[in-house]
Amino acid sequence: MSSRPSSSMARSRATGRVTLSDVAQLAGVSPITVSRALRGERAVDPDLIARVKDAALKLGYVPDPAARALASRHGSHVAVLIPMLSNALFVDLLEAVQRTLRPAGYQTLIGITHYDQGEEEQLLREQLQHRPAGLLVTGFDRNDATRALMAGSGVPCVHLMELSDDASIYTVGLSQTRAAAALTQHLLAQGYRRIAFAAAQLDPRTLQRRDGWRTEMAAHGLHDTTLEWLNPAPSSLAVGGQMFAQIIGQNPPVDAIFFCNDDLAQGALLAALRLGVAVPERVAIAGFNDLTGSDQMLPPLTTVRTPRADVGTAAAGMLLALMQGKEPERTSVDVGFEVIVRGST
Amino acid sequence: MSSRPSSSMARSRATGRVTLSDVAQLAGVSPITVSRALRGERAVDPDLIARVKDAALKLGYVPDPAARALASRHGSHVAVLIPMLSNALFVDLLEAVQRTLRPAGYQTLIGITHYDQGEEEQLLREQLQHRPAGLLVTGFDRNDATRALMAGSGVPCVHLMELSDDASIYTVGLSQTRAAAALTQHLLAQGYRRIAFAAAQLDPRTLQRRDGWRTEMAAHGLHDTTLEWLNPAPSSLAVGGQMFAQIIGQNPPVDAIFFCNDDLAQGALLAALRLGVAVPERVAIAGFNDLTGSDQMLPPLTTVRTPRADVGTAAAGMLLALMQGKEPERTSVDVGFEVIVRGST
DNA sequence: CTGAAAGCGCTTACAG
DNA sequence: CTGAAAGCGCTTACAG
Repeated sequence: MSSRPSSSMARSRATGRVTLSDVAQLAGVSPITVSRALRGERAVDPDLIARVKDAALKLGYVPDPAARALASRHGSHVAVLIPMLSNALFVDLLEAVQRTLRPAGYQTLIGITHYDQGEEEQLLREQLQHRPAGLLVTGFDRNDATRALMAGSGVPCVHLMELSDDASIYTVGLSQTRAAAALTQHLLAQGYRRIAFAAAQLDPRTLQRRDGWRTEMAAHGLHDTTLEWLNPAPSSLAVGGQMFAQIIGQNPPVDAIFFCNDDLAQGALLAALRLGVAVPERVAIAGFNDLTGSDQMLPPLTTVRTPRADVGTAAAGMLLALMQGKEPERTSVDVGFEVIVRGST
Repeated sequence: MSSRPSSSMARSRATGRVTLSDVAQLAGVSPITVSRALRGERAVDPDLIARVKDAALKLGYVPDPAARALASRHGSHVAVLIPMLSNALFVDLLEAVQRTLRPAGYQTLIGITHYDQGEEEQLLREQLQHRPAGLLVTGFDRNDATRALMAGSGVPCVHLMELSDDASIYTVGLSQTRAAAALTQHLLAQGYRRIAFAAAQLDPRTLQRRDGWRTEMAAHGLHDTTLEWLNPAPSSLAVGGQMFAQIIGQNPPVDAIFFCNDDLAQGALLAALRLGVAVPERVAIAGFNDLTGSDQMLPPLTTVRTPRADVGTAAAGMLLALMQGKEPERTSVDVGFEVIVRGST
């Protein structure tokens, strides 16, 4: 199909692929000019660009990512480090990231850290060997080795899900603390006083939510350490159910429970049905993140909507700018949050 | 840190990276020998292998994937095409795949098709430009262009989730038809007679389940097209709730509903609570896949457990063999299934 | 069992 | 604004 006029016949290792030289020959220019014209680099005559693009189209030329990576010293992919795909939050985030990055010609390489700093370090080490063009990582909490790898690599990086005052760090997210405080305020405004905070996994963002709840409770003179329920197990419906059963037995009784994630709260709601505990009459229940199904529960779950798709889109956009050597307008983008009041409170 | 003794000083484009030549120099052999020793290729003196490995370790040598890809004409990554990450089934599958592939030195490139053949074709086209070492695709249902791309690429490929008699196709999965038939048999054995089948998304595997249900019902003279509820919308708790409300209003009444996926069944269970419909007394409900939360429902959901982690592990293992040029023992691996009887039937 | 040569298909740096 | 030369760091063929 594609005649390869430039290569000799002897000892051919040709792949049958249409190369830059083929395009150059057809367009009557040098390979470098083709390279520059196609990448839209400065300083190429408009007429030549047109001729080159025409030739490329005619031959069906597609650049070889491996050759490009070897010569330019970075690949055409972005490495993304997230804690867990079983948390639907990160699935939504990832979708948005890919939707922005793919049209721009970047592949996405996903690494799952399982909330483990050692695994994160190991994954980053592997990813960096592949010389990604950019990096997306979750939050700021990681070990020094990982931090050093990131800094030493020189790869542009945007952080996900949190906010930072440090202008040397690029990040897109929301204030987990303020969001939790807002939800707590809602509960207080409804008249609840003994509001428990129940969390699993205990990752940094979960603890930030705890802080938001705690500060708000303390401000009203209602904080009490026996209201704090911290379970290091991974978050799930089942764990939420177990925690609910424990908390509901407490004396003096709590009148509301703020779960750090919707899956826990959904499990609690189901446990309440099972145990015959009236929600919100006997105890109000609230969650966080507004995950799938929360609006379907009985009663529907009050929660905080965190716009993770916006996080993905904005972070990918910011990274795109950085990879092009541009400076983004702002280093820290706040996507906000929204308290969603439903029947469970 | 790493002195680069082999490179000249002028016009250096060196990356500071430790290269094959550095290792060769330290070990006192040629670069080719280092390459062969490290990859474990045939015909290298054991003493040399030891010396080379030693030198590589000392220098902290890591092969450059881009250079390797360019020279060998295929990358060190595997492309995986799955329909959707919001279906927890595929999250579990992916985890298992990565757990097998990563230790073997392969990165995983994920493409999400959204159950769309055009998107799948487009994704595969992009993936193939990156010359993956292997390919993992979901099921057999795709357009001719995609099929041609796969065949023409020469990239080893294993199919996921289904079974095939065609010995030229590698696949790991289970019989969706038999699994659905088994669940239907369970319902029949419990005395249910008007058993509805309710499905969303309507992807190939869903329709295979429909066929299994239909055949079983027909064999008992109980099939009736009014029992078939097919909704092309994406599967979700909310859609399950809607479908339940429709089906429960039907006359003559159905006494059981087999939902093609657990999320629909969970939504139905919640809707039943909301509407005050007794499960399983008024109507039994069953799902498929045994997803997270199904055991937490009220009542707990009867379903079919599909061992998707086994699918991921076995498929990745088979692909690993193929990528090494070996022929796997079997071309079609059946991981089986298990009917899980809980309170909802 | 080992190696010198060539080449994979691009881009960087230097000139003009 | 354009190009000839060199090189990115490996592996594939071909010899011995």
